[in-house]
Amino acid sequence: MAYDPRPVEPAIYKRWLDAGVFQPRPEGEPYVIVIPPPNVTAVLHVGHGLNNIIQDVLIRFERLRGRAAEWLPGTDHAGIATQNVVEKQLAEEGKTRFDLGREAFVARVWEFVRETGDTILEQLKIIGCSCDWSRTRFTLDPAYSRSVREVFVRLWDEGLIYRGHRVIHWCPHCLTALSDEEAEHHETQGNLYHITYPLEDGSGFVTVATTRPETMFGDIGLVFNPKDKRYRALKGKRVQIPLSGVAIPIATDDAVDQTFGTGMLKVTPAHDANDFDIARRVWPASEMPLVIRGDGTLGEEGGQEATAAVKNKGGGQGGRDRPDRPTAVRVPPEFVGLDRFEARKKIIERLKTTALLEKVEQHQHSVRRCYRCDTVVEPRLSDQWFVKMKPLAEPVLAAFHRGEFRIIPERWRATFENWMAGIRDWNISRQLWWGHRIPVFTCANGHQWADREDPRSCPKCGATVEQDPDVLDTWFSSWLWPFATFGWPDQTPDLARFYPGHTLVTAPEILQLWVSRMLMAGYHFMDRRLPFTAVYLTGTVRDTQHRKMSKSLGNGIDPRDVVRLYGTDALRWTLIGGGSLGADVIVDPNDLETTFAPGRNFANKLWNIGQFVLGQLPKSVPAIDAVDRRSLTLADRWILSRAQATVRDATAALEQFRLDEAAKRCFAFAWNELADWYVEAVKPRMSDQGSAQTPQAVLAYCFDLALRLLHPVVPFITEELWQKLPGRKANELLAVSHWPAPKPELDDSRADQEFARVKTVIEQIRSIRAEYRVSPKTRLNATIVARGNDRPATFEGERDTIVRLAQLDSLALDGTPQGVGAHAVFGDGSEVVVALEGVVDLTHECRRLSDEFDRLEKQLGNLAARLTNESFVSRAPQDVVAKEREKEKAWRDQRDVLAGKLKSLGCS
RNA sequence: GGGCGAAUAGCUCAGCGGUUCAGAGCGCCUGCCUUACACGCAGGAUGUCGGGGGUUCGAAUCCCUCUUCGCCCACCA
Repeated sequence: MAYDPRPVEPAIYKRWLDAGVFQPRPEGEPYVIVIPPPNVTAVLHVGHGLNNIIQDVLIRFERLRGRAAEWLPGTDHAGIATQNVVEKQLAEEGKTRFDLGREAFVARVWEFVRETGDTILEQLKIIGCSCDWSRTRFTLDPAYSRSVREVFVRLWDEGLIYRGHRVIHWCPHCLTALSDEEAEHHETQGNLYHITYPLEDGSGFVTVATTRPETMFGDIGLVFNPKDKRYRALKGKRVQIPLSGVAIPIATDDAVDQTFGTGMLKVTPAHDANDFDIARRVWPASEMPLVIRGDGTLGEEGGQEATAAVKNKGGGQGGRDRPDRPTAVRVPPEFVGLDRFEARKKIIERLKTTALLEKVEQHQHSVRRCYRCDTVVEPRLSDQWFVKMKPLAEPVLAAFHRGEFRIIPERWRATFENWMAGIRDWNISRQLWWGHRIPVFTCANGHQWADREDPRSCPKCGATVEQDPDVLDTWFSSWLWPFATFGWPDQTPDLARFYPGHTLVTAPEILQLWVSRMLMAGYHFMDRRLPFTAVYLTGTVRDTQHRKMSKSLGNGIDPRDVVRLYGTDALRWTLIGGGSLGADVIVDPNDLETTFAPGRNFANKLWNIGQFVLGQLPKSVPAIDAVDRRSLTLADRWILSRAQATVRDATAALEQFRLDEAAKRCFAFAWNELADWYVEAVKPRMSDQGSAQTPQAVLAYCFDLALRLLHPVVPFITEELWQKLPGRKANELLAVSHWPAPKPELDDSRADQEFARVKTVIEQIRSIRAEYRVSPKTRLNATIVARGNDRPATFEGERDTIVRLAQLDSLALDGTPQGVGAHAVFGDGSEVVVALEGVVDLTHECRRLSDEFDRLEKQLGNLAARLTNESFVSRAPQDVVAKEREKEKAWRDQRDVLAGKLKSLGCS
């Protein structure tokens, strides 16, 4: 009967919840992971699943090892992203957020967020996550908001927050500023337009190359490199901006690259960060006209030409409190109100008709887009709140170099270091409604301060106060996650116990956005204690075209669908086994069967091993330590030895975050070693009352061990089976049991070798049977001729195993094979001969043996060449040489035996 | 423009400082419903380890280079 996970998994999860095993034990050394809080924008897909399952494997592993495991769950309010989703919903109803007003809109978002938030947490449960649900947090919880505000005020008091007037990334769709990290680079095929500016004195023309002609009305001058001889005569002259006729000066600046375009650069300080810097150097007194409004249309902000839509949307927030209004109208009326890309087209058309467009070249360049809505970001001069980052970053970088935390895989080190070393100030204000309101207050008399409480009046002059309308960047709350979740700034018992934490598991794309900032916040606010010691950056789940799994691409897989079809354990198995350390996992959304069948198959196998084991074990089974060692057979000693190796390998792999390796090793133990060989070998002993005790104890021990080792990866089926093993106390749960320790007294390298020989004999006989197409029902007679290190006694102990698994009638040990047979040589020239009177075709047998002989001869030739090579013998490590010598001897013996065989059979 | 990663069986990937290392799972072929399992058992086939060069006694594994793909960073007007 096939295993059906559907009834099992929910029941098991409920048992864990009821028993409270996900809450950290009251005693013991803590092990803490804080979840990267999923955005409440949408339900999870399998890509998110990978991160969380990895965390669950680690937390379950440490929980089994006896640590007080705390995995803190929660969700992120995800400012822009969430506001976007709700605004989209409103748009479908034909409304905008301005129709609702701030308060009603925020209420509406809360409604949405409660729903998706719950679904997300539900999904985490379905994929088996053993989070401490009693400590679930949300970044907009009142307590959490208090932490955010505290941090803001402290940074303000320390002088690390300032109002900056500069060119920032503005999203015309989201109508907010973005940080550098939120404006993503995209390589784009664009055009380089060569535009001719007439000299004011009519003495000629100057050509300028630009990718963004629509910004030209905001030009305040042209600059060229002072070393550029071509333009020397133009310095100090003036040109007219085409189509508007506004006259602007020509000057020089070192920043201009002579080789790019025409070597003449138009300076648009309000719409280009680079131009802004140049303008401040070259024309410090000049105004910096904004010619593209907040909503992406051309025109002066707030001017009479502003469209109704812009007025409605309050698109002017970005430049709110600095009157950098140009005195003259710069944008010609025919372009006012046009979207910037429309305007670009129209400007180019008009330039063509006025013969002021010299040429258009194709030009590949990088365009920044909003990381939330993919709209091309508009660089825009504006006033925003910034955090000075250098003082925060420097000590963390130093701590990194001191080894206070590590990044896994190591290849991300450089990315982290480069970013931290070149860090720029962080724009934290967003012109949104959904988020933490910025706690900056300004009174009617211009006093300005940050406050922990909302003031009624100005503490200095008593005047009325107004709070900054903007909200904080969503990451300004997430960066406090490792300690705000535990109650900071209060010195709570939780904070004392669970900070600092240990491992952070997340996606590499938020290394800068989130991870580095958490490190900085931790160091700065938590007394120089970093929030974790290891950052494990996982791979990404992608489809077969290597595209990131995402809702918008339609290649997202809902984990709930996989669970319904194959079970949670199967899902986890595939994701954990599918990618090695930090590597991407490729899954095919169109072929879930191929993707998840291996996990399902393995769970089924485990289940059936369980059925067998449980069918064999009496109510009470002695512990392995209580078994008389003298009663152990070779097979017993072998599997016990393999078990020890498995414990060591699996533990080491998990400690190094090699989850796939741990899973594969345990798989091999359970399936290939325990099920394929030990269970098969041990069957007859189990039914014999007199001898059953020892194999029962061994079987119980090994199966229990396998379940424990596999539990972190496939927690449900292992718990279910473990519950059924003999000797379970009431309410005992595998999830909070203990991780196996290796028992060195059960290591047995001799058993490893000897049982390997037994397996070889069986495999050779099976192979011969298949080769000669002998029906499995036909019992055969075989003889082993032991030579070299092999002793008949080795096989004597497992004679019955060989007879049964090779489907023999009789097995002679160390006899002389009679009659016609098929031969196989192994070990140090030992032989197994299968009597096949009437079946063996002499020519066929000769070919088999001579093929084998040739193969050996060739290998031996290579080996001999190596061993007679003086430099190899002298330069290679001694133990390597010794091993090669041993190998050579064994092969030579095999070859000699084969040669004898060929001769005696009369093969040519 | 800078940096990083990947390229190994039909597919998805292991191979973690070098000499039975050419592997796993899925797929494929042959034979089996052998009293836990056909989501299974047994036996097989399949790769000049992306191209080229180098270091070495020896390279899928180290170095250089090229090609293809992907990712990250960057004030390329």
